[in-house]
Amino acid sequence: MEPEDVFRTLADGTRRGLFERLAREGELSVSALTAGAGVSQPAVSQHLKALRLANLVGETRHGRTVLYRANPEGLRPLVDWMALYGRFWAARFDALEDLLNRMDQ
Amino acid sequence: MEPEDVFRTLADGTRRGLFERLAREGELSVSALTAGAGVSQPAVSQHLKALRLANLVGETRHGRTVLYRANPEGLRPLVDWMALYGRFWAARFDALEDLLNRMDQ
DNA sequence: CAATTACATAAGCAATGACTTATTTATCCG
DNA sequence: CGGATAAATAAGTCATTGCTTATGTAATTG
Repeated sequence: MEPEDVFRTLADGTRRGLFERLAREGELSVSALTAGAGVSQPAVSQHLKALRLANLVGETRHGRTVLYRANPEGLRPLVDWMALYGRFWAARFDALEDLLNRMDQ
Repeated sequence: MEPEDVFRTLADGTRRGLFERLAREGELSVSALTAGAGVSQPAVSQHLKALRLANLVGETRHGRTVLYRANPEGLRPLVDWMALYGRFWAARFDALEDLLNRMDQ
C-alpha cells in the first residue's frame, strides 16, 4: 500500500473520524458507527469500503451484523513516510530506534 | 494547525511531491520546483500556497525569485495524531514524545 | 414463509479541487 | 526607461468525491 492511498483515505474528516472511533473503541458494527457519524448509513458503508481498500480496517461478519475494527498496521506507510521526509523528525526517529533497540536488549 | 489540514494538504500526490523534494533537497525556487513537477508554474504556485497555509513550507524572497523550504515542524499534527490513534504504533510514538521532551531540555 | 433488520450497492447531484491559459505584479538588466 | 524574467493571481473547465434517496441482498424472527 502506498502513502498516497493512506493520505487520501484519511484526508476526509468523516472517514478519519470512523477510523478514530474504531481505534479508540475497538470493534463496532455499521449501525453503531452510523450513530454519531453525522451521515447516513450508506455513507458510512462507503467510507468503510474506502478504509478497507486502504487496509486501514478489517471486518468480520456475525450473522447479519458486520463488525469493523481498526488495522493499525495499515498506518505503516505513514510511519515510513514520516521517517523518510520528516527530516527534523527523522533524526529523532533514528534516536528513537536506537532507544528501542537498547530497550529490546 | 489541525490534523485535518495536514492530511488534506498532503493527500494530493503532486503537492506531496513538492514537499518531498523540499525536504530532500533543501531550498528551491518555484522555477526549480516547476522543472520536474509535471504541471505548470501556476499549478506549482497554487500547491505551494496550500502547503504554506498548512504550515508545511516556508518562503524567503530573494529579488525576484522566491526560495521555498520544507517546515518539518508542520508535521507535528501528524505525529500527534499517530500517537493518539496508531494504537500498535502508539507505544513507540509515546516513547518518541518522551524522548523529544527530554531532548528539548 | 412473510416481515424485519443489517448492511451493501446503484444512481444521481452538488461541491470541491486540481489543472489549464491568460493576465498581473514585481524585479532585474541592457 | 523598456524588455525580459520570476512568481502570483484570475478565471474557467473537467474530473473527483462525498453525500443523498432508492433499491438490492442476506440473515434473523414471529
